[in-house]
Order: sequence, then structure tokens, then C-alpha cells
Amino acid sequence: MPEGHKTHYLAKVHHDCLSGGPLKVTSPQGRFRSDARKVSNRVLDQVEAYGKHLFYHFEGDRIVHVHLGRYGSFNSLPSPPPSPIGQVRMRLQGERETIDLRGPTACRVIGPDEKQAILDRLGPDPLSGARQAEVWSEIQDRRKPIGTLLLDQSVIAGVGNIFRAEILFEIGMSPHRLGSELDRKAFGELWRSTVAMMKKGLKYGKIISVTAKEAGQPLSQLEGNDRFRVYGHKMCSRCDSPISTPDVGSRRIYYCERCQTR
DNA sequence: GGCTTATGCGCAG
DNA sequence: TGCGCCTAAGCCA
Repeated sequence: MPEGHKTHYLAKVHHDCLSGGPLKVTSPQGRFRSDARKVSNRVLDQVEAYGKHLFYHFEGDRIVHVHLGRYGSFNSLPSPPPSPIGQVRMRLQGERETIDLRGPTACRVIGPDEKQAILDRLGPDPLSGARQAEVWSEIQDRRKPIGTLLLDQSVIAGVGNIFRAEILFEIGMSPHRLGSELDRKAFGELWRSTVAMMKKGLKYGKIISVTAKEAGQPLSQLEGNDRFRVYGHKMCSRCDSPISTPDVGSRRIYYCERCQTR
């Protein structure tokens, strides 16, 4: 269940606990079995994230591409692991730790060319050093709602439905505002909010938009919708009016019609 | 036990 | 634009 902060977070965690040694790669569920054989017992060199995509680089130019989609998730276990519970698509077993992957949209072995083709489809990733001007040039002429553009991975890679809602709420912008209606200053605010929120998500491993002061408790202890200012809420945390939840860009957005007018 | 929902996206038409 | 797919959890009866 990830947006871009989570893939970058996972890349670092998985790199630190699995790379450098050969891994036993299996597919207890079976659907990744023939691909698992292509990388099993090879050394994992590097784990990389871009947007919502993960790339596990094994020796010999063999790359496991993972996209978690809406439901995919990882969990880690000490090695040697117990028998898998539920539908485990891929199990990466290292010396000390084992990682189980469930429910991904994509999990297969690819080569460098296919990886490049994936990157070519994606826009700049704020957590991979994207610069404001690159994204601004993609947005400024588009006659589509900003709520739609923010979810478009070819415009900006890594933003998902929660970030979208939280970013627009933070800057008080309506999701229906067209890209072409933004001036540079408004986009600058949007950009700063995006980068800050994604970096904070990367730091904590989960999206947190409220401040410790707003929450009245340490951020690391926040759970569920308490981490958000508007996503999943019924009432506005700022003005107490009802939150609207129309579909924008064919996904449900949460926003306050009263606070988000610019 | 069934139904709905969920931080996504590719594809047919 | 709408559909299908991946999996698990929460809600209801």
C-alpha cells in the first residue's frame, strides 16, 4: 500500500538487510516460480526505488521489478523463516533476514532495457532529485485538474492518493483547479509542500502530514487517519465543515470545499 | 460467510 | 471511460 515515500524507504531497508550476499529466492505461491529460479543463489548488489517502482539488482544484469499496486506489501522475518502464511508471491531469504512479498501488481525478472523503458514512462521523482522546473513544465499548460495531474505518474512520479489530498489541503488549493490556472508562485508552494511531505514520509516510513503540535503527541506514535489532516476524514480539521469526496482522476479525493478554494 | 473497501495501473474499446 | 487484477481486513448478518 505504498506511495513513493514507501518504495524509497523499503529500498533502503531491503538494501541494508539483504544486499551483498547471495539470496535464496522462491515463490511459495507459485506465480513467480520460474522467474525466481533466474535470480536464486545470485548476489543482490543493490536495491533501488524510482517513483512507486522497486528494482532489485542481482549479479548478471538480472533485475527483479516490483510494483506493489494498491494492495502489495512486504514483511520481514528472521532467517531461517517459518513456512509462509497466505499467498506469498516472492520470498527473499538472506543470511539473517527474510522478506516476504504479497499481492504485488508486478513482480518479475527483467533486464536493463526493460528497466529503462519503465523509467522512460515516469516523470521526475521528488525523492530522486527532481527539480521544480521539470515538473512545472509538465503542469503549466495542461488543461486538466491538478488533482488528476498529481496522480499522473508521467507528470510526477511517486505521488499517490493520500499525498495528493494532503498536499492540496496544506496549500488550500482546490483539486479542480486546472494546471494551466496555476501561476509560478502557486506551483512553487505546491512543489515545496510535495517535497517536504514526501521527505517526511520517507523519514518515518509512513505518510504523516500533521505536525507534532497539531497531533499533541510524538509523530512516531500516530496511527491511521490521525496522521492526516484530510484524507479519510469526515469533518475538516481546520473549519469543521464536512469533507467532500468526489472522484477526481477516477479516484476518490478528500477535500474541504471551504478551505480549499484557491 | 459474504460484501465492500483500499496508499494502482494497464488495457480494450 | 470502464474493467480486471492482485490480497487482506473490516464490517455486517
